Amino acid sequence: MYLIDISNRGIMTERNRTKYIVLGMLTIRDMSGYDISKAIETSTNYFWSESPGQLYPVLACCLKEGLVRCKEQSTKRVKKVYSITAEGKKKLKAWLKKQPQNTLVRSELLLKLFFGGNVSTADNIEHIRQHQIQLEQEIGAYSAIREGILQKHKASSETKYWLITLDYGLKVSQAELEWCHEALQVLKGI
Amino acid sequence: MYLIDISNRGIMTERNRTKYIVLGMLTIRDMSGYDISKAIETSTNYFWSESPGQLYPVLACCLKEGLVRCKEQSTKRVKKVYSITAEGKKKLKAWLKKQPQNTLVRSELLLKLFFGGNVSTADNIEHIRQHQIQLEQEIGAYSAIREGILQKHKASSETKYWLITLDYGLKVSQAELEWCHEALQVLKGI
DNA sequence: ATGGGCATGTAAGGAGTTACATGATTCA
DNA sequence: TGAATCATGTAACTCCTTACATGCCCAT
Repeated sequence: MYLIDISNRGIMTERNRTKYIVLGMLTIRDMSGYDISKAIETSTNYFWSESPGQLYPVLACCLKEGLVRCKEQSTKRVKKVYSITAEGKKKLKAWLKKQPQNTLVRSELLLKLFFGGNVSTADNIEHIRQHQIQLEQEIGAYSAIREGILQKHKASSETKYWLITLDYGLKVSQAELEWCHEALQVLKGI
Repeated sequence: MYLIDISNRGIMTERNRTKYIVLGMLTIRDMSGYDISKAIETSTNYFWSESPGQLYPVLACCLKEGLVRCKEQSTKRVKKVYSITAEGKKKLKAWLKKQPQNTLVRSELLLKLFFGGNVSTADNIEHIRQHQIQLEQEIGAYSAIREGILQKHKASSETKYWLITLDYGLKVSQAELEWCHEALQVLKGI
C-alpha cells in the first residue's frame, strides 16, 4: 500500500527548484526563456545549472500557475518575453526565506582519486594536472565577471549578493588549486 | 526520426557511475550491498553519495555481467558477500584511467544568496550562519576520520589516496568557512 | 544564399530518490 | 520480548539531460 500524494504530480512539485531560478532571474529584468538560459550560463552555472529541456516546460508551468506573465505579442514576434507576477514574487520570497539544504556535489575526479591505488601514479597525476588547468581558467573567468559587474552595474543590493556568490567561487577554486599543488607533491613523493 | 542506440538500455549504460563505486569498494575488501552503502556514507559521501534504491539494482546487474561474484551461501545465510572478478577489475581500471568530467555542484545556499536582494539582510545572514555551523561540524568529522585512517591502517597506496581526497574536503571546507566570515562582514556592513 | 547564432520547444529515456515491504539478528 | 539495527530489495515517481525538430534573423 502506497500513501503518495497523487495531486502533486508533474514537474512543479515542492522539490523542483528550477521554477525558483526562473522566478529569481525575472526579478532582475524581463526575459525570454533563451535569455534566462544564457543568464544562468553566465552567472549561476558554477553552482546551479539548468538545461533548456528542463527550463522551457517549467516556464510554461509557471505561466499556467500565474507566477509569470507573457507580454502581448504580435503574430510576427517570435521571442516571448516574460515578467514575474505579484504571486510569483510572493512564492519566490517564501522560498528564499526557508533554510537551504540539499547541497549536492558529485566529483568524478575525487571518486577516481579515491580508488587511485588501482592504477598508476602517473594516471592520477595527469587527472590532477588537468583539473589544475581547468581551475586556472575558471578563476580567470570569475575575475573577469567580477570586473564586469563592478563596471557595468551600480552598487546595489542586487550586485552585493552577486559579488558574494562570485567570491565563493573564487575562494573555493583558489583552495582547490592549492590542494592540487599539495596533492601533486604527495604523489610525486616530495 | 530519432537515432538512439537502443542496445544501451537499462541501468548499466556508460554514464552510470554507480557501478564503478561498487567495483571500487570491492577492491578494498569483500562486502555486502549493505556494507558498500555504509562505506560510501562514511568515506565518499561528501563528494559522492548513493541511495540503496540505486545500489542494489546496480549490484545485481554487475553480478549478471560477471563484474562481481557472490560467495556461495548456505540457506541460513542472509548476508550476501560480493567480491570483484578479474573482468570487474579490468573495467574499473579502464574507467579510472579515463579523464574525469561532469563535476556537478548544486548549492541551494548559493542560489538563494544570489537572489538575496529580494529578502531581508537578516534572512541571508541566518542562512550563512547555519552553513557556518554545519561546516564546523564537517571539519571536525573529517579530522576525526583522518586520525582514524592514520591509526587503524598501515600507510599504503590505498590510504595515501584516501588521505588526498579527505584533504580536499578539509581544504575546501576551510575555505568555505573563511568565505562565510567575509560574507557576513559584507552583509553586516563592516 | 547560406551558415551560424537566436529562439522555442518535444520525445525518450537514464539517473536517482523516496517510500515502502520484508525478515533476520542483536542486545538491553 | 521488544526495539534497534542489519540486510535486501521493489515500485513509483521526479529530476534532468540528450538529442533531436523547427524556423527566424542577420552578417558575409
